Amino acid sequence: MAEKVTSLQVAERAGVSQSAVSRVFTPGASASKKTVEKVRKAAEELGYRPNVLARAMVSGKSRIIGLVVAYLDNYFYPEALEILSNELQEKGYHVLVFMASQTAGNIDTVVEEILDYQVDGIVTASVALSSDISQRCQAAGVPVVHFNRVQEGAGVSYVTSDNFAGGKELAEFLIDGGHQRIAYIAGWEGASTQRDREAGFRKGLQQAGRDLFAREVGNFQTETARDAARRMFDVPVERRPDAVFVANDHMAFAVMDELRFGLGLKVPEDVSVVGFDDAPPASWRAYDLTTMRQRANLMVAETVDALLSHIETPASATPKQSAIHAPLILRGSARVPEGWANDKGTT
Amino acid sequence: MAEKVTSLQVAERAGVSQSAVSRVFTPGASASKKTVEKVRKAAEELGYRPNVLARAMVSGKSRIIGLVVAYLDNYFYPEALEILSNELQEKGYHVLVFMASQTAGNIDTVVEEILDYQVDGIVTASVALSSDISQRCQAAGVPVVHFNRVQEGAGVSYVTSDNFAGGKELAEFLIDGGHQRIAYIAGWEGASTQRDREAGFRKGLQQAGRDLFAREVGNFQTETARDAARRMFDVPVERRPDAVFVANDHMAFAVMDELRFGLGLKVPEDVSVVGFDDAPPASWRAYDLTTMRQRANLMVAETVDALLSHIETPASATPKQSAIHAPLILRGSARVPEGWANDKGTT
DNA sequence: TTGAAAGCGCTAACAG
DNA sequence: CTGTTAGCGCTTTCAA
Repeated sequence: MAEKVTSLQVAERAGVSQSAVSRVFTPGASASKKTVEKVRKAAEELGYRPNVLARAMVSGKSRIIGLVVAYLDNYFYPEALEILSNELQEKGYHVLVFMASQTAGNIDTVVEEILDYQVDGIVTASVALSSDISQRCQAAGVPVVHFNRVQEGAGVSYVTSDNFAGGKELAEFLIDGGHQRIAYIAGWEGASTQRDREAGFRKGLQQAGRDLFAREVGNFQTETARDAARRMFDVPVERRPDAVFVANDHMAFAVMDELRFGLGLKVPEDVSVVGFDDAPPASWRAYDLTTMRQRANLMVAETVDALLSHIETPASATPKQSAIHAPLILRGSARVPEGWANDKGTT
Repeated sequence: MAEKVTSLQVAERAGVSQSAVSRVFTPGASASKKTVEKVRKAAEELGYRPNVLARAMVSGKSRIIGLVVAYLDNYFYPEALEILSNELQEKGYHVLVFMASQTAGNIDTVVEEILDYQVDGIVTASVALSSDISQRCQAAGVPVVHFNRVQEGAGVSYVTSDNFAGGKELAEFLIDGGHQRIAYIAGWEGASTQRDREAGFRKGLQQAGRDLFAREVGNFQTETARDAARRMFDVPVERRPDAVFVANDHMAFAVMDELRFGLGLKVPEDVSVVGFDDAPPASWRAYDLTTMRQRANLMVAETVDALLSHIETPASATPKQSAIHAPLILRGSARVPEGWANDKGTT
């Protein structure tokens, strides 16, 4: 069997030095046409391919991006992961996955492990880093960008939707729809997405002289959200909200199920439900959820941008903090007021 | 800023040789209590952690597992990925993701790229390898295990559900339920899962002296499945199936939506629908899909097992080919015949 | 443009 | 048990 073919073997076969071979396979290097030809031929015959790890050792660039993610059952994340991986692959990078589920302190451990791989950059999704560990990355010269989370601190890069504006628009939409008892089911209170969406939502209500009619916490989890819905809606009709903003789609699905099948309510006739993310199932007709679209492709593009500019031009790179506009996607889970239409032609 | 701390620096500070430091951080190595202590202390103070890449170079073990996956929108895969990553992480390995979506020949390219990283093993999901590339892995001494796909060829490892038995049980279940016009919506015909599920299903029908009433191809894709459903069900009532097995849950969701919202049919009153995978949304009440559960945790455990035994004992390791029993999960999308009950207490 | 030589940070014999 | 000595496969000066 073939086993590893080294550049030295290729060199011998091509009748050139080992460094010549290296040059041929190094993007910005110089070699005569003749050499290139000989080397390529020999390499082909031997089935030679450069060892990325060896290259990483000497060049200091591993072309590996570490991804820290806590869960994949919010289907916004698999979607983003797929796009991210594809995009990076195109630029010659690859994604090393680190699940940060389990324990709490666990996540610091995980980042240490990432660093051990000499990754060129880190993107975090659905998790927050301790400032301690953030500094460790900084010290190691490894850029970090937070995906879908605002992270405090100087020099931190992150990419999110404009959650505040999104929450606000949702409030206006619901008010315009003639809803009188508008409620909110919150996500995990430690998350910036939760915080900003709620703040925006409250702001929108307040501007119309309204207040939240009810509020429960769903923690971004299916079961907890279901319980929240029950507490909120299993009450006498006069205390029952006629509209609810659920902080993300993942919870909204569970809430809709509970409303319809647990409590026998009709959506949107009895209650309007709106979510946030536009996770793929939101467009499934069983849910047909009106929601704010987080544009995964745009968000990922910005993330990759920020990452690569830090990696490839560490000097001039400045921390990037973007909040991408999230368009409202009108579907059937909420009454649509006169004069509202989709921002763009969409499902 | 700290920058890289090397074992040499630790050695100097601890007053020992560099190799002593290495030993302290190498699992199966020997060092006196005193040395260990001194080294650990120095390392701690300096914030030293071994460079995995350098270790990989000399040891030949990168502790990286390459994962090739084509898509993540069948939600069985994110679930599996999460489990896989967690399980490997526990054993000191990590997952490097390679999306093999785009082009067709693309997948060979992708595997080449994987090999460049000197991965210790490869798991493929939702893709097939050309025998060419399979051999290249073999030659490179990199074990491959196919997840959720049977792959022909000697010495190939794979882990699947018992798709044939599952298909067969579904046929029996539907027949027992008194269904008269039983149809099938196929997945991508190149997939072993598709092939085996259909074969089993047909076998079950045949044993009862029955035949498929209708068949369409959904290709494992949402839109295609929806079209298939329309072709199959948008017909005069006497030509309309009263039960359909959709080759996987991902398609089944689209089919159910089309039946209910596109054609105004009732599930299961007008049509019973069953799927395969028990992807998480199958238990969402909007679908409440009767399906065969692919036990992701078991499948992953077997995969990891096979992989690690090949990596850690290349000599004694024999190709593992397992077909794990898939239990029938009874829910509300299909009439339940007398005498049928869930294999296990489940949702 | 090319080859020789010096490492990247680490593990693994090999003596002691 | 410990230090010394070779490299792993590659990129990168440095002279030629």
